Amino acid sequence: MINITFPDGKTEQFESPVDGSAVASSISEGFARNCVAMEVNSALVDMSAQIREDAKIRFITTGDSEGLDVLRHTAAHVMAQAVLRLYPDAQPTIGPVVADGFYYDFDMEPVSEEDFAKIEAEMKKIVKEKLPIVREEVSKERALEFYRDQPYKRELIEELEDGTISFYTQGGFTDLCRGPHLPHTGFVRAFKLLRVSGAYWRGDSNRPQLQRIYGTAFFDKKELKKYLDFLEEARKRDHRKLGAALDLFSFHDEAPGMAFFHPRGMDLWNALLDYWRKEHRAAGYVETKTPIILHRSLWEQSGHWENYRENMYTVLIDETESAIKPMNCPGGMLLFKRRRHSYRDLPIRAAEIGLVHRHELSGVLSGLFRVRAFHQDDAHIFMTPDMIESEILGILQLVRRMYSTFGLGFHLELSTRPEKSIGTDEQWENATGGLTGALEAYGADYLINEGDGAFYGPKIDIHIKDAIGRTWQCGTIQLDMSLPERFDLSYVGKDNEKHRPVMIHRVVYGSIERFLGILVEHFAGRFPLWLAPVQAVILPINDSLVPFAEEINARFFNAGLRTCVDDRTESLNKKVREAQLDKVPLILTVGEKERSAGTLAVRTLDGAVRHGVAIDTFINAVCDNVAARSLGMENLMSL
RNA sequence: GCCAGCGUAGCUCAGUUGGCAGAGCUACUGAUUUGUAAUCAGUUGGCCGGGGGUUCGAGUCCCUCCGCUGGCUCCA
Repeated sequence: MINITFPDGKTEQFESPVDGSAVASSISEGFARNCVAMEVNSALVDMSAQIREDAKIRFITTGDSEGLDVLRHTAAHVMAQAVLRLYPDAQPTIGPVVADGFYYDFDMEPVSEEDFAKIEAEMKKIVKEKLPIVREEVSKERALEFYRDQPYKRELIEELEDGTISFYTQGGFTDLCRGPHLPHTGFVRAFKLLRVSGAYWRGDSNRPQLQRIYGTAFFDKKELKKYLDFLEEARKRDHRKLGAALDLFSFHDEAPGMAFFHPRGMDLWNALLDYWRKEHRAAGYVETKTPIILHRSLWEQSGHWENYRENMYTVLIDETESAIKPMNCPGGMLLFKRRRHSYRDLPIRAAEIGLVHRHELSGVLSGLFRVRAFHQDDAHIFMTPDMIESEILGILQLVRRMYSTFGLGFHLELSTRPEKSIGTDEQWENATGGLTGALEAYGADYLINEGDGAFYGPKIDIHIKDAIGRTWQCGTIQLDMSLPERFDLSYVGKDNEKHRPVMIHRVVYGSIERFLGILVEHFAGRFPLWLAPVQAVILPINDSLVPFAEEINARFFNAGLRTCVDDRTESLNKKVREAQLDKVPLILTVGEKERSAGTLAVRTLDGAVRHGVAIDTFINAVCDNVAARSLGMENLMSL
């Protein structure tokens, strides 16, 4: 007899050996049907695994996140089986679970999305067949023999220890796999193939390119639909589509990966930077600006020529080689060095909206998210070592204040010393200690990415979460122990001796282009008033009311607001429709009633109209809303 | 850069087995003077992404270049 302990602490006795299904059935048959795997002494295994001695067991059901991973892994196998039925010459390689689904890589003829219907139909058959999924432990020798004609699988097996190798078989399909898997294929009811792509074997561009087929799966068709709806919502918010529709920016073949900003896009840009400058001045920053073309010698001194050359654009001027800056720091170094500094000057917080160019691979360019030219809201902070903690804390507080203005949540990740790095143990301890000290003082939870820091110092990355739950890394705080050395930076201490300052690079928006794109998607183009390129459009009901509309427009203009009059001789319906499509937050109609009463009819994007709003009161309220950089328009709704 | 898909009017798209380039919106002109999501009529608008080839004939087939889209980190 063996004792099995459940998560609630209860213990049951069973005849040894017993498998998971039998144990689950002893609780209830209904429960057992929802069990997809189990955790035995903290190892995830199949329901069919035999238990031979006392153990702690936790069942994984269709409701657990581990269960979803198991399902998706099995879905990958079902897809592989379907692909092999349809393309007998395809060689399966690997098929892992990823964040929102799964993929499987095959060495096979190219497939396209048009083939999905066929593959999905075959998958449905396999699901309907409810094939039992059977695990088998095999020797390395047998595994290699089984895959004698499949070099990819053989390569994987070669790297495994004998005695730890397992196969999973469902119907006629057997795959090398660690597992665990669902008891049978019938669980894979709600799935969808999403896209195909080329992917290099083991991510190495020198090795063969495989066909990667992505899909996703859920236990429940409703969950699948929810996910597909989310993809659709993201598609609707696509900043490239909205950017064109709202006339914010465009791209042209003559400058791939470099955005052209339109007047409305610049209104948005300037609103973002006005706010940025206000916060940075308040936080004790000074603003600087450095050239974008600098001599090769500077890049050699900074180390970029050696380490970042392939991403840099170069240019020959008067027979001197120069590079267009991919980063602002070397220029910032020159500014720091232009005179001697006392410890009394520190910290120096030198910000720069720096235009940088980076030669990204043509295939990775994507709207404003991945470009070849962009502006960083950079800053270099020079300080004494004992200021690290308070300076980092200051940045974290600045970041929190600024992101919350946009209604963006965020989380922090600390990256520590990588294997290849410069600097002494003591320097790293001091630097990393400063960062963790600041994080503790800041008081929020953070993740640690061990060994993920830059070679020149540890960093904190700030990941924001947008309105539909996607995360983006924007802000970063990087401590740099390399550049102060390379540029021999110093300040004079209390002791009248030269000392090496500590330097950090940091950004809040990151790339202003990219941040703007994220905001377009976050707000779905419906910007809060303070950001909206056109804050209000005034619609005269007929031509005779145009002068009155112009008069009101002038009052908005004098109050510092961005408004315009739609004086075309079009129907009111059409003007309203177009203003709605332009996502202008306030649509103000004026007719005879408004002229005689000195009021406005205020329509908001939800379609609601409030009549008889007094003009002066309204303008004041709009100004208040903009000055407060409110996310909503509550103060206007109560007028 | 590599793989796959795509590129037709300013925008959204149609265009059959290769046989005279189309629609709606936009813009422009005229009429209409409009009370909260498209008033009506007319007129413009095209090197079918660029170049080369096959063919009596190419938007359509082939080659090549450019650009765009999805991927190329997640490890049996």
